[in-house]
Amino acid sequence: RCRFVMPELPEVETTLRGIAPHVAGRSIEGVEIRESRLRWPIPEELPDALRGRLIGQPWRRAKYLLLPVEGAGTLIIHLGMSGSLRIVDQSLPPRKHDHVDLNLSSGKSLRFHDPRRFGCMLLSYHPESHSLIQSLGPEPFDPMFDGRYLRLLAGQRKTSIKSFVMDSHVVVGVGNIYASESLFRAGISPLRAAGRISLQRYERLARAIQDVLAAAIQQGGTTLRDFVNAEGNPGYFRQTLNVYERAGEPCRACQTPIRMIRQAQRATYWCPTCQS
DNA sequence: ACTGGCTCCTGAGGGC
DNA sequence: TGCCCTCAGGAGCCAG
Repeated sequence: RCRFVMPELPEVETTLRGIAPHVAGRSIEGVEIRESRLRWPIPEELPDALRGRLIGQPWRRAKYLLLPVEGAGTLIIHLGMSGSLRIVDQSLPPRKHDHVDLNLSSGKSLRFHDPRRFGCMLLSYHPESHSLIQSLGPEPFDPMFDGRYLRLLAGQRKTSIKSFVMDSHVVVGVGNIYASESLFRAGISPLRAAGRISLQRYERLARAIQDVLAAAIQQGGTTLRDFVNAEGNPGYFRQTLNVYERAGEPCRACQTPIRMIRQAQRATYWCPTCQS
């Protein structure tokens, strides 16, 4: 039942590492926009603004990819839920849903592909204070992200812990897959109210989030070569998942059938024995 | 200050 | 085989 490569944080990080050496220090010779209707329209002035400019070192904030372009600000790219970026030869004909090409001085193109068009491509001179970026919570690997931070922020909130950790104002980069996986690893029921979880359990959860994401990033990292070279294969290697999309299958720890519930219109998978 | 619900979009999958 | 219907999902946004 494999649909798209859903770009969670590890996929975005893998994308960043994959494209960085191909774009940093190159200049943009031209921009081809075949479809500008993304989540927000691609600014019409984007091609003129970028043409002939040098790309700096790309970076990432949450699931946003940020490409500094000398003298033109920073390109803010989000992959939505079906987006991908590839380095391709400029002669490679675009496929359906290949919406944008940044043609590079190397003869390659940075090609943006996004069937669902939930992604975006915007330009900002001050990306850190852009409305999409400035109110984001800490990165999961930021030293300030720990159990005490989560406990403090949770206060008396009644929202479920699943929704809480997926809230990008709380912590960024915990998407649907890794929310379920982290809660399983921490032994916490996804139904529990965020305000009714102990500091000790939050410490477990913070570590679980970091461990799960780090493992996934590491696995993505092992396929970087595939990522760059493959034809349409973004090199997604999902780590061994304990609960996600395993409804009805036995828990790897206790054999209890994994359950699927819906929380805030999103599927949650969990083990009712291991998680409470 | 919170919280839940809506929205964008396409392709997959099921029913017939 | 083909058509129609339903549904998932990231995350910003808004109403209550």
